[in-house]
Amino acid sequence: MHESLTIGQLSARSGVAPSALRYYERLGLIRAERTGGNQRRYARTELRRVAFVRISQQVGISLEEIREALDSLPSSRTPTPDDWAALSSAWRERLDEKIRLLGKLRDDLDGCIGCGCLSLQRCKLNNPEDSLAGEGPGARLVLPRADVTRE
Amino acid sequence: MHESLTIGQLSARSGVAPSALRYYERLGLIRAERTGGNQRRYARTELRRVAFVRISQQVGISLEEIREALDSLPSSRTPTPDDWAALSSAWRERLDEKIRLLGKLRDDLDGCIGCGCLSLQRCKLNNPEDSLAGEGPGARLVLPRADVTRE
DNA sequence: CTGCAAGTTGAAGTTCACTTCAACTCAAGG
DNA sequence: CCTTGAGTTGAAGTGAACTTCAACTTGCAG
Repeated sequence: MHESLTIGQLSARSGVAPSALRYYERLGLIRAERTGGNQRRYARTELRRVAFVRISQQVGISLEEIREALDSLPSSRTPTPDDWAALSSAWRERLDEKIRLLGKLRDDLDGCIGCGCLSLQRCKLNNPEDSLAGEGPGARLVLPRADVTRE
Repeated sequence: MHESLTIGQLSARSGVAPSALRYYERLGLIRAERTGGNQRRYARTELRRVAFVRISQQVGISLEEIREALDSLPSSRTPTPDDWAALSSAWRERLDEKIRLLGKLRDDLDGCIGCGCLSLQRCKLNNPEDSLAGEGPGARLVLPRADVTRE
């Protein structure tokens, strides 16, 4: 009971329900060994993967995208700190983008908006990469690219 | 065609599908006047509300929470910059929390993890408010509070 | 070896955030 | 007046992220 964790233990330690952990496994986000009696046993490194999943999720990244990121970790051996660092640099851009978006929203709320201009789309927000027509949850309609900047 | 926008115009300018705009209205996120023929006409300030919704959404905040935030804006008159600033300070804490979470994930990925320790739960991440047992999408099971810090 | 909490599976149910559809009405140009 | 594109509604469908349920098996403490 030191080398590997049962699903209940991983659940307690990560704060993620057992049903969710099984679901994550089906999606390929985490992996587990099996005992002779077919029960899951998790390596302690899976705890880190779960934490990565939950934090990423909380900032609006889908499980599918998280899976893609985690796929960059080696599957044959236990990921080393270097492996995680590599994932990190790929992920960093994504996170920086989110941080930028958040900072912009926050600053514009008591900055740009305070200046009296009419729309969030104007001022600092009117540069091209700020398109709001990006990702969102749910089914999606492909729109002919929004006219976000005019008037 | 200068004072108010049709749903098609608001859709084009915000990058949000008409069906989504109607959905937002049902949830009380945006409001519209009606013409004699029962068509929606949006004040130009609704553009700002839509932008607020989309950005907030993209960083993982639910429409329900966004609605609560928007409810702090006055419904009787057009929101002034001051009204938005008030909303902002309430929202700021939320955004700061998200930004902190993101920064932590990013830094830990090529910092703490690089140091060789075993789990994201340790090092800088082991203080109480960092509980991962927070919000996520989908139905939810109330767990008996995760043991996130030990071992 | 017995009991029982904890684990297993597959199928079905739930919530959120939408979209799609059908059937219909409105608005503006020619 | 007629057409046509844009708008209206309610109901049903979709995909993501889970949970719940039923029926069953494992693993460990006594």
